[in-house]
Amino acid sequence: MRYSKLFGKTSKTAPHDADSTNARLLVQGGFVDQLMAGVYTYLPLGLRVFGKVKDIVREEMNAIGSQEILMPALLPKEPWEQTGRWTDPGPEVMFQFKGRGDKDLGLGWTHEEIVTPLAKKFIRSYKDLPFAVYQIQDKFRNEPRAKSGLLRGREFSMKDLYSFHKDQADLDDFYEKAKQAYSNVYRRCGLNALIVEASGGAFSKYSHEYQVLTDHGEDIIFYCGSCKYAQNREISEYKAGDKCPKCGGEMKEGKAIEVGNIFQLKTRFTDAFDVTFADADGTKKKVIMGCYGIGPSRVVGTVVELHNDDKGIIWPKSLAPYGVHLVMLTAKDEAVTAKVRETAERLAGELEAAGIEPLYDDREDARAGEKFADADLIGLPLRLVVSEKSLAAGGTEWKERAGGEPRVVPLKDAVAEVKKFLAA
RNA sequence: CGGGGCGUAGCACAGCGGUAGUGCGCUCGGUUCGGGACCGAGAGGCCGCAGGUUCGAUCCCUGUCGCCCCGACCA
Repeated sequence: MRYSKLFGKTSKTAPHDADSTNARLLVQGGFVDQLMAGVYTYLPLGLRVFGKVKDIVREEMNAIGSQEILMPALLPKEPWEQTGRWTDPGPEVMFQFKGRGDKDLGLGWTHEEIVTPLAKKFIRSYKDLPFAVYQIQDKFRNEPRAKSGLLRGREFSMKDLYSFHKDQADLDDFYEKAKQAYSNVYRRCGLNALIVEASGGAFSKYSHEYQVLTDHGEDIIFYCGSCKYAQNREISEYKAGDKCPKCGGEMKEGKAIEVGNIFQLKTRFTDAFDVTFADADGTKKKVIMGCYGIGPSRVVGTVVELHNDDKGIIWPKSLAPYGVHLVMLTAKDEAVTAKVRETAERLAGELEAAGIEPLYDDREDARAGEKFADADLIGLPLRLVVSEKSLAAGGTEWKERAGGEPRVVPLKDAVAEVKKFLAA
């Protein structure tokens, strides 16, 4: 991608109302644009990051045998009346309005009311179980207060997975698989997420949250410094300094961002919609359910919140919109500039041919400082500079965003080294 | 929904009861060319919106809308 053609621009000044780190850096770097409180447009750079998160989520969800579907966001009132949630929590959470013919409609803030009747249509016998379906879709919630950039929006992306089982043992089995898949997602996104025992809110007595420790978090958890056992303060019977009930280590208190939540719904919704199956002995039994959520948009915000410095974002390789930021620097002498330009273009082409599309800063009118500042702000893992200086030194200047001294890599080795670096 | 802050050029901000300015960005010309350069010439504003006070309001008053923060709430 040529930087000169990239839609969206970086800004030298932070937005005046940039409160949270993630909002400031994502807006300043040209990743997102704010439309209103808690609602953002993804620009090309941001959309690529968002896509990488969703790809990781898909891979892990598919790996545990769940299948992707896509339910509507525009929903009728009836199934919500059946569970009582049209009025409680009702409009407190759900955007509700009227369509033609005075029909009551709402925007989806969760999809149990849709997926459960859907599943019912296809469940006859125990042979149809278990199965799990998920979707990645925007959810709408009438938040009392949207805040912190991508961390709490009114429209936000959610991967919601629903599993259907014939008995508790089967649900428990899948629940453990999902738990592991979730840990994989966060690890791959560069987040160190703790599995935290939590209240299931409206759903069930116990559930697990995935929490990432950071001072910018809005949840408070107690966790063991050694074995990572953790509980949300809302339900915790411990306090800082107590002994860990699992390993005897010391419990600590910390702020954290919740990046996911899994819980067992059991028969709450299959009761409401009377979802049953014929078991092997011919008797009719109730289907039981589990429910698992990850917010890809919140993951993006959390990653930025954790991985940055005073110059900008530092993307993990797995999420960076491009792997390499290739910078071409013009020289005093136009003949030298021509050589630099030609070399940079060739390197860009070679990288692309090797399956590594670079973000190529081809601007002719920008000076070195400006290009470097933009590269730091955008935060790709690797910066390669082709300039009069680098050519004189025998190649391209290699500098990793995460740190370390710059070095010169011969042009003939560059592509192979980049490949190795990005795969590491 | 309670409390607080802020709405002036694309962005960040200053300003003032007499119809608006700075920096960055943008356009044109020239010089520069490895950490956001410099010179010159330009373009760009319903001073959030509505009402009120006043001879006159971007400025004062009231209301309203929007954004941000704290709280309440919350996947």
